[in-house]
Amino acid sequence: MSKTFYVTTPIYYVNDVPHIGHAYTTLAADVVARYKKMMGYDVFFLTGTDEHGQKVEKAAISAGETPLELADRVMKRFQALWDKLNIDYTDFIRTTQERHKRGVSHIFSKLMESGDIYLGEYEDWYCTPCETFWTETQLIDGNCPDCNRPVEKLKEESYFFKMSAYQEHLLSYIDANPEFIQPKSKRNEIISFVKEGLRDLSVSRTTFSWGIPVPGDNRHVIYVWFDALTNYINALGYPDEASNFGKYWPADVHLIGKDILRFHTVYWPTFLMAAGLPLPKKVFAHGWWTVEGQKMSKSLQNVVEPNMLIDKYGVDAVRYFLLREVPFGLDGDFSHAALINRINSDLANDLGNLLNRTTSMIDKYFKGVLPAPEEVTEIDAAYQSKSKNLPETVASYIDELAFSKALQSIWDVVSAGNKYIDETAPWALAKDPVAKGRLATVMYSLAESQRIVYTLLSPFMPATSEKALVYLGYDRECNESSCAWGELKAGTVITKASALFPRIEEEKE
RNA sequence: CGCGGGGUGGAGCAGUCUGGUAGCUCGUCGGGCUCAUAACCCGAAGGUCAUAGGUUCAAAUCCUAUCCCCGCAACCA
Repeated sequence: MSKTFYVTTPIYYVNDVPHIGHAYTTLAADVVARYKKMMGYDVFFLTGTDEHGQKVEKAAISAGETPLELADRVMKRFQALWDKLNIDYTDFIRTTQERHKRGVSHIFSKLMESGDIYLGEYEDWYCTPCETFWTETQLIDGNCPDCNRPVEKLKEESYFFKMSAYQEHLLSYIDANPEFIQPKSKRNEIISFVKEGLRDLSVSRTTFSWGIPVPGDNRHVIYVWFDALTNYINALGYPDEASNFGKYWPADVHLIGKDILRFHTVYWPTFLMAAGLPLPKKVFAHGWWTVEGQKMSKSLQNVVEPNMLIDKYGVDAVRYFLLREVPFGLDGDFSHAALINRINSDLANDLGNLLNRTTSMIDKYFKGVLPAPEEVTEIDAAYQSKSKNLPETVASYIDELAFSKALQSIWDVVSAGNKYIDETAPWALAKDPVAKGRLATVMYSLAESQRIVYTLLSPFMPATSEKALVYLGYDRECNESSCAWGELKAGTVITKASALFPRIEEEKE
């Protein structure tokens, strides 16, 4: 009966250790999930790991362990990072779990029965030393792009998915649902890609064995993307309609990196169409992070390790930075200087300092007890109405997944608070006994505005918000109604805040 | 002629779809204030909006050409 919301991250490949890119997607999902929860939705937030495939198999062999041992080890690193990043996921799926394998086999069999998956063969260039197939376009001067040795044409038996049959259907779906692929530029990219023509997709492999076997044909394992993508329904209990699958599917949004857009907006929807299942409502592809202006890569050894960042700067500063610095959907650059700058100017100077000024004045002028507001002048009303309008603004930006704009709009109110203090000059009011009522109105407005600010900020910076709300005497769980003006009652005990975000002094280069 | 994104004051970006005083953040400089984490508030300087043409009363915004940077090009998060 209650409104549901289903948000996912990709399942991360265990061949790679967690880096800032993984953290980014997961964080975005966490913020949406927390926000929707606060607004009364029944939220299901899924993340997990992709554990099959040739790369994992190879990496395990060279590390002298089984693929599952490797997966167990790396999977724990992801989970540990999510704990540290304060990620509040509902479920964590691993593609090696029974519930997942059961779902994959089921949908694969179903498509075999309907004729959407058939046995065929394809021809490609094979590099024997590397044991890898390459397409014509991948070859460099006709040689293997990895080892530069000659390749030979080889035929391989494979199961194919009739993706070509769903081309028009997919196009009309994209056309009828402008919100389906976001951001818009990516939508256009996919449309032109699909219009160029979809080929049938090879959905099985025989060159390695670490995967889910094709039902009834153990020589083949199911292609990793067919395997991986279905995690989104398997985690809910597919094919059982009475499970969470019936309750939460279709997903409200799949959050992904732009690199895997095609898998999520072409392959996945056509698989679902073939299976007769509804398509996800939205797929949002965010951009890439460069690091200090350079592409992040293992060979450059500049991969940003999120654990280190959190240790150094604090979890909420990192959460804030990632979502504030770059519009979601565009590429951005990570640098320590930019992060320190955000911490100092936005978090310390603007946000934290405002709380400090406010609580310290209430402490000094009203002995730490929040006074009741009296007559509201024009200047108070202007400040109050900015605060009152904020929840609606933030709501619409979060619906668009425009995190940086949501944060900006919150900061508009923070800045208005700092300006409000300057304009009302409470220190002058405090010297005049007649102005006591005026001072009360100002103090109340400041405290209440910030209570709303921290409420709306809580999905972004849960720990900081909680701390700030305790200082403001609002030690309660936030929900939709806590966004309303006037929730903070006169007589509430306000505690003088200590610095939420100490300034970071510029390290010399 | 492979596809896409981008080139806007010192730095990073918005604005371009739906032409009409070029905006934001940071930095710099000057002033104000003292409640506060030397933080806050106000003001100023600084831009031929990559280049060259064109359409228009009017172009960062539309059209054409050129230059430069960055991704992707099917099984790779």
